[in-house]
Amino acid sequence: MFKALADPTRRTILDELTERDGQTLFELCTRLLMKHGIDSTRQAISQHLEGLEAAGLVRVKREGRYKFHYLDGAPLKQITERWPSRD
Amino acid sequence: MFKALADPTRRTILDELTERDGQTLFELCTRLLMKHGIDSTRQAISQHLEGLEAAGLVRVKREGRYKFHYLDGAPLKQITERWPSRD
DNA sequence: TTGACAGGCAAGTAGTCACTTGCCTATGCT
DNA sequence: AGCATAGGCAAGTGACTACTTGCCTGTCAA
Repeated sequence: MFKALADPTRRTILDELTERDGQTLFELCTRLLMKHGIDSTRQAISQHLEGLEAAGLVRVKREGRYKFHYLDGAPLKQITERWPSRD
Repeated sequence: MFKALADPTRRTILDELTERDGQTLFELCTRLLMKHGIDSTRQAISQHLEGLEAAGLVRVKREGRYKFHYLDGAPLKQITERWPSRD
């Protein structure tokens, strides 16, 4: 999961899903290009989504020929739990 | 900072500093070897500490020929703030 | 059924990263 | 002064990773 967060493009994908959950691959591609200037191939984004899915940060729902991607921020909690700030 | 968290050794260093704050380089080296079986060179650990320091996760205090390393978990908070879980 | 659309598989490549090796600086003890 | 200790600098290497290219599969509408 930490490796998944290491890449700026993947973090931007999470940002996009935060703003608009349940996007498809093509939808993400166009929005990443339009709003964030990320000019990557569809396969690149697809591979990033695979990584995010493997990290448990993105959940997927198939419907016909569409595949919707949903953000799951739950795994992020273990970060602040692992290294609690002594205030 | 996310890249700093991507490496298992660096995360273990943070664990070590969580358990015992203010360790020196050599102290960290021996404890990483003893308790976690991390058999890396001093330079490797030193470079990891540089990365953690650059990420703002570790603060440093020099005293004579010793250099003490302190954990700073504050930057971690922006993670859960950036992608809040909609419960 | 044919073509357009959404997505997947797999190999190759360039760049990055972790780690080592070798040498150097600085502080403290005797 | 002399030596051991604590740490730093820098170049080289092997592995990993992000990205591309090319082709293939599955779904829906006309």
